[in-house]
Amino acid sequence: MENNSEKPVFGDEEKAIKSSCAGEEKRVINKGEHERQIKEEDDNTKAWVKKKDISTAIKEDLEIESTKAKMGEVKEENERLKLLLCQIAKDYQSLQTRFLQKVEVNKSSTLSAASGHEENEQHHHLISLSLGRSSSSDPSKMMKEEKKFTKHNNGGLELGLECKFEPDGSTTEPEKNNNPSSESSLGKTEEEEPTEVCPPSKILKTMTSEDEEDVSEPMQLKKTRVSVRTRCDTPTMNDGCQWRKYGQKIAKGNPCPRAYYRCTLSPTCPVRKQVQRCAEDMSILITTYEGNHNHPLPLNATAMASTTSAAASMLQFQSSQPGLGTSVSAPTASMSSSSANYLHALNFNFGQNSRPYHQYNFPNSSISTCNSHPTITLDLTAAPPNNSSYFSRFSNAPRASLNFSSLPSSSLELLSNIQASWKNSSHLTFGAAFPNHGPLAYPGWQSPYTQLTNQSLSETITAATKAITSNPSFCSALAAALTSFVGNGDGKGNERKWGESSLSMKTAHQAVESEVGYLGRSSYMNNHHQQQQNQGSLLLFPISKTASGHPAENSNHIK
DNA sequence: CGGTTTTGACCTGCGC
DNA sequence: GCGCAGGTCAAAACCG
Repeated sequence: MENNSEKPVFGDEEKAIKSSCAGEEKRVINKGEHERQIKEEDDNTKAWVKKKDISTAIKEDLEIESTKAKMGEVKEENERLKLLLCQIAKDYQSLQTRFLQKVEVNKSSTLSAASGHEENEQHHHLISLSLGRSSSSDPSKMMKEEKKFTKHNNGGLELGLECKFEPDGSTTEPEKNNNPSSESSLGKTEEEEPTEVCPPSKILKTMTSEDEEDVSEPMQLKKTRVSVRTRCDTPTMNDGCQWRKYGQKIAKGNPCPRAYYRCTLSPTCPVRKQVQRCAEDMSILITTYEGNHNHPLPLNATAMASTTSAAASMLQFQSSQPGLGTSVSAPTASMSSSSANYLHALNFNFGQNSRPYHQYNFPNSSISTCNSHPTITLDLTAAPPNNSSYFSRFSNAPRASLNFSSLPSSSLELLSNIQASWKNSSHLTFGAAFPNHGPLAYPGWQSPYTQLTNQSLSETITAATKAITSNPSFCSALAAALTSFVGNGDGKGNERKWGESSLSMKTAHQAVESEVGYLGRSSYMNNHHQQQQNQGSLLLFPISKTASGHPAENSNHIK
């Protein structure tokens, strides 16, 4: 089989070559034919190339044609858009003209109301037009509005919210809002807080100040209330604020008198609270807050303020929803995710990485908007539903739903991870205390953080600590919340409870401080001071990383 | 003495 | 319009 050359596997050309090898004479005879064949092949190749050129040219022509067609379509669309834009510009100019005329006409008498409405109307149009090419007769104004829009469109929903909560169309605050953090929420946008001491309290503006309680403001926003149910033996719950009692009434259906308090931290503070014992269970104290503080708050007052503000925001959202506005009474944990997201954006503006809000906010709460006093009730007395609530592990009453709603999503996720780690760590227990009421959700009281031998847990906590401590507002909120809750007692006796509280706080503090050292000692010591002033009994041990400051030792000491 | 609490009077909104 | 209930006022009392 080596003589493959004899096999007829070759083409004509090869055959010719083979035959040319047959002999001289044959070779001479076939030479001309061979040349002819080569020439033919050459011609064939040329023809093929020519054919190819033609087909390519045809293809290109087709492409050009289709491109031309597309361009034609685009041109047509462009023309349509131009026409649309012209129409919009015309509309805008006519509206502006009408507005200016109206303003001039109403200048003397009904200036404020009319201009408010018209300005508001104009704002809407300006914002709409800012989406397109500037066709305004006042380009600078357009640019200004466009800036407003872009600034506040980061959160997605803020534009709409802005419209919602500016019924009088008065000064839109967005340009004050240069803080890109979570404080750049709607509440912050609208609130005119003099300082930055209490970011959480800026979450919502409902009745921020007397001035802002304009008659044009919807009644619902004025009357928004947040009711907090807690187990408390003291006449009032220590929420960190200073209150002055200005009245007391026997309310119908409850033998216990209702006390009326107003905030005395600022003479103009519009915040009121009502305190009443539950008729069914005298150990339950119902504290109802109304309004938002218009002044800086003590650190230990921020927790309740932020909680009530966020709850009020939720309530306002519920009330603003078609179909939910008249009567809603349901556990907020079952809020629709859209509601949750809305609220989320409304309050905290976390960005797109957010988790569903309802997973960790306001367990055991209910909403009632059936009267002129829409009220959201945060029940801190009963166990939360056995769901993904953040502190669902804390099985012992009282139940305090610390509101971490001002956390960035990263922190929330990390906290969630911590909780998961806790669940997997059998030797961890929780023991911060409400005085007289046993353990409250807080890590590490019986097991100091030094026992966190589990590597992943340690890493998680490290990461969480960093995330937490990188957020000053969370630090203060957490510290305040803990201080507030822990300091909630009668200030007499029950030394052990106080010690537990202090210990727990210290442990937590150490856990944080040891990692980053941000949650400064001063915060707690300030709280300590304030708590002592308020109650005269809260004991906070000096924070120390030495052995003498070891939580376990303190634990023994107290016991 | 200044701030807070008490308490009866007064105001206001709502339903009938 | 009337009565009721919730809410506020303000003078007196109280307290540190």
